[in-house]
Amino acid sequence: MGGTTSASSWAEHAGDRLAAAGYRRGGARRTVIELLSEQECALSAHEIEDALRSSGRQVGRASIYRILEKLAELDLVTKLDLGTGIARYEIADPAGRDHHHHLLCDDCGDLVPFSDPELERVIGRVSGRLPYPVRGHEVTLHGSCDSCSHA
Amino acid sequence: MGGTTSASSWAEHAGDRLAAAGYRRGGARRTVIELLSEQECALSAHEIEDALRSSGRQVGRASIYRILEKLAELDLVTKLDLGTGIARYEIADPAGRDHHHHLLCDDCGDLVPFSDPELERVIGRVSGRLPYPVRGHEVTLHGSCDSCSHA
DNA sequence: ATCAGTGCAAAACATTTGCAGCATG
DNA sequence: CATGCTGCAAATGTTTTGCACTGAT
Repeated sequence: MGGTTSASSWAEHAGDRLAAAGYRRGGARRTVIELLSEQECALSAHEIEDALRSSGRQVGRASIYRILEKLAELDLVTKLDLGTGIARYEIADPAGRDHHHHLLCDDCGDLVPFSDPELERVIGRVSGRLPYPVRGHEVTLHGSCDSCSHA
Repeated sequence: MGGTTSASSWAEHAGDRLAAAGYRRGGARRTVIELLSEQECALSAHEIEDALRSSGRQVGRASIYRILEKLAELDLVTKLDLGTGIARYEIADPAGRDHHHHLLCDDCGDLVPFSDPELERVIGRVSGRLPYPVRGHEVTLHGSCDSCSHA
């Protein structure tokens, strides 16, 4: 699956998109975008804050939320609420290359990404039958990971 | 789709299940179960509180949360967090008769239920390929309802 | 130099928990 | 009549907002 190449191009794309929409891209905003572009799967606001602090690029909590909100508004990131009460965010790939869904361990919160072309096809077909246009979708599978089910 | 019949049988089933698990079914608990059994789609804790107050059967907020938690624990209701930061709850049909998913209007929170047998089939197939057993799933489609998109 | 962006602290929000009294089985 | 259930109020944890200051363009 697309690694560093598509990730860093996402960071560029995000910066360009912000500039095109009349926003600035410096400071904390660039920092958060860079962190997100390095991730393979969704992160919570708190995890983002901790990761940035660890890497020496501390950003205020409120700024993180504001930045994520703006990125979600521009469809550059996807906000996920998988039933844990904590929102997670991950980069949205406009070309759909890295489009995927999640298997969540209900006990420990562990997240496993997966993708399936037929699933996408069926969702597309179903979407066409609904009363108003569908802009996006999420599929969340629930289970207990090996560590938790062996406990 | 199963209307009053399966709904009222769910209320009975829920009561029996509680009793079998050693819990009592009177008072607030019965009230919440009755309200849930009358719904066609998911309700938030706040909506449940308001609905009960309107119908003259007021139940404390904490009790509502505790009851919903217990019902979810017994797999009698499903807890949904569709990305709004507010959890919603709906009855879980053990036979799968009323199994459905949701189209959510991201602007006003309007919820439209839908179901599709092929979607279920594909999800079942995908589930078999994942690293640990899948106990359940949710599909959420996002869009803007007619009222919101015309605004 | 200007105005958006940022950080801090306090507010708002849904949800959870502690405890005293009440009602179910 | 004993134990679990309920309601209230306070606590918790996440997310949002107000305001003064900083920094990108």
